[in-house]
Amino acid sequence: MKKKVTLKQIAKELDVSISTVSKSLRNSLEIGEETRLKVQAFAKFYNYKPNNIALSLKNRRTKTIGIIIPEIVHYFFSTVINGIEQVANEKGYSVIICLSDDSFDKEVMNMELLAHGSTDGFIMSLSKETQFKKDFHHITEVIDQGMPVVMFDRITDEVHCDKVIIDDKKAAYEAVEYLIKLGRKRIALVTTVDYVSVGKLRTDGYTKALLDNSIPFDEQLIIKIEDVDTSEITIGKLLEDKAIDAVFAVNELFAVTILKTAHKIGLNVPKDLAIIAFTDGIISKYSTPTITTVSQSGAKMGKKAAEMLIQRLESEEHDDEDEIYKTEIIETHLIERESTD
Amino acid sequence: MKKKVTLKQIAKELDVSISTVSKSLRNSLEIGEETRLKVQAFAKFYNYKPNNIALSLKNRRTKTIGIIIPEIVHYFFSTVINGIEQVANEKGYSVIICLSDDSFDKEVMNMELLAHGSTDGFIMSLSKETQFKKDFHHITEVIDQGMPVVMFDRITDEVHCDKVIIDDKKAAYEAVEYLIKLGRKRIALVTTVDYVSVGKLRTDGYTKALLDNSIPFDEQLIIKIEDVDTSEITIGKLLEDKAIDAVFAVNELFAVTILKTAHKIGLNVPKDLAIIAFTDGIISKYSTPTITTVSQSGAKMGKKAAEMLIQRLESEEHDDEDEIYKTEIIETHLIERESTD
DNA sequence: CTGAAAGCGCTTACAG
DNA sequence: CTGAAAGCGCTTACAG
Repeated sequence: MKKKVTLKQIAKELDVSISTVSKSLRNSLEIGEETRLKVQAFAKFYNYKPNNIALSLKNRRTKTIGIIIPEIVHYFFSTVINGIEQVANEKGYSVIICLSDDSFDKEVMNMELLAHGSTDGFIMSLSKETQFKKDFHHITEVIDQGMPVVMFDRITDEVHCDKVIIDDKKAAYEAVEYLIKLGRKRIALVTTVDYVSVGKLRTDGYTKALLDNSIPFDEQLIIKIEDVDTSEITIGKLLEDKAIDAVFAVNELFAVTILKTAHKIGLNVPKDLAIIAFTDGIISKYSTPTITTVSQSGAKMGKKAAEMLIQRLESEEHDDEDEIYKTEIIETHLIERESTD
Repeated sequence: MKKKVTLKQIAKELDVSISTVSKSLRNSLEIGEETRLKVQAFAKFYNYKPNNIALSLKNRRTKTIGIIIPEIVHYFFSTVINGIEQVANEKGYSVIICLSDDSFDKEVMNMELLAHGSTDGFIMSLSKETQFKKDFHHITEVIDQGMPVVMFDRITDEVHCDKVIIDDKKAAYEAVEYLIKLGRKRIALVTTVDYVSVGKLRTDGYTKALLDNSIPFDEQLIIKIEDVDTSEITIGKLLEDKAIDAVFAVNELFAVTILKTAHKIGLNVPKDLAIIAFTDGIISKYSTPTITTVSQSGAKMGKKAAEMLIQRLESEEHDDEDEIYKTEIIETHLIERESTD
């Protein structure tokens, strides 16, 4: 077991001072060429690499980004992480990931843990419980301490920081309008509980699309699902009793559940029932029939969020305190597949 | 902007020494009760939390686990991370995640980056390229330096460390035997290129099951896929020309592609063609028909790996140098769904 | 051209 | 009961 070598050891071995070693390795011209090369050769031989922790302490920056998301086993969030990781890596940052499991307490705990030295800033998407409680003290606190935060997807207006979202309302509007253009009249909405910010916005888009096209709005056609696994009955009732000819589902898990239920009942998709899902994921692409979706590029959101965060991180160095926060809107578009004709 | 408060500041404010503050906060009995309570109250008021980085440097342990995996947008790997994160959290560890993108160079770079102070140990699954090159110097180096490594799923015999796997050969054997019991005679295998360790083992299991049941082995029934997206033609040929009645696919993406191709050709699944996939993921559960799979619990693997790593981390503290590495085998079982009758 | 000193934020063995 | 000192591994302004 050969432990990692430190500056101190090199200095001792070569009988020079630690400062000299440090400077030589940083190629300082202060140091004579002979010494410099000698030190560099030695360091290379022993595969010296500076200790990140020591550097972090010294520089007061860790070059790591904290990511706090509700779930990782979720295609959308994985792609976001992918996007973040990609630009972070390019710019020499690492990412440290914490999951809130949609729990407020876990979100707070994780945030506090990371805020104390572990990361330079945060990229996060709010947990359901946080959105429900509307308690954001942990986030404002971190911002107050001078750490930048970028929120994406599940955000709140109550915190001032950079944000990356899609235009949920508009995207939902377009999806529903697309169904209307196909001649569908009785369009149901299958969505989440209301306090999830994006759920709310998508509902607004749905409603507006109906109104603008003078399709009667029927509250009974909106169903809110708390847990997919127990939703089959509710969905079954919707399909059987309400004589609907299209569904707009707020995520693809809902959509595929509707698809399978329709199948059982004997409805043909898309003939009897057209389906559009929000969030283009792996399920929609591989289900039978494949499902038309609103693409919501997680990778793009992640990249954008990382860029915004790093930009703020690096500009802060110049003590550039502009408190003008931006909200970036990522374009969505419809991916037409077999579940609509 | 109120910066985080440090021991030094508290000391100054309260006109005591830094040592006294530190000891008070750690509830040392060395310090008089009055001082102790005063310091604690003050610290609480200013929401003092020790700086993780400083602690890491001092203690020479970071309490974080480095995870290096090929891909995050992959149900199996997400569930593994979930499992790791869960036990890590319980035991007070954070996780820092790096993706290799199945590239050798990225794997090496990430490992070196993290090895220099950022983590106490690693949990990893090898990139394809690493398995192909059989170059593991970056891993042995880290181990030589005294950092424990736990490998899972895509492992190698050439590195001595703790490992968590499933019995790929046995699981494949059982899956194929299940098909045979159903009366299937011409069973194809759709697998990955050979250097992926698990692919090789699953092929072995497939072959053995055939032999043991005196089913003629036909090399033409094995196809190796490099890239799913361009595999439809190869799969189409297999289905049309080879008169097969069952397929064992080495992952669910292959399986669902087969399923869709069969559909197009007009084959009924499971009547004309039975399908079993390795790795139980979200696609198998939601496809139509649903796909029978070999469960390979990523969550369990992750949990186990984290337990093993942390156990080694904590026992090292007692300088307990037992070089007896273990390989844990996680049980698999068949989840019967609609793609087999 | 080289090195001693201070400092990042903490802990702890040792004096007093 | 309290504090000065050393040290974790580094960098850098300052002496010489």
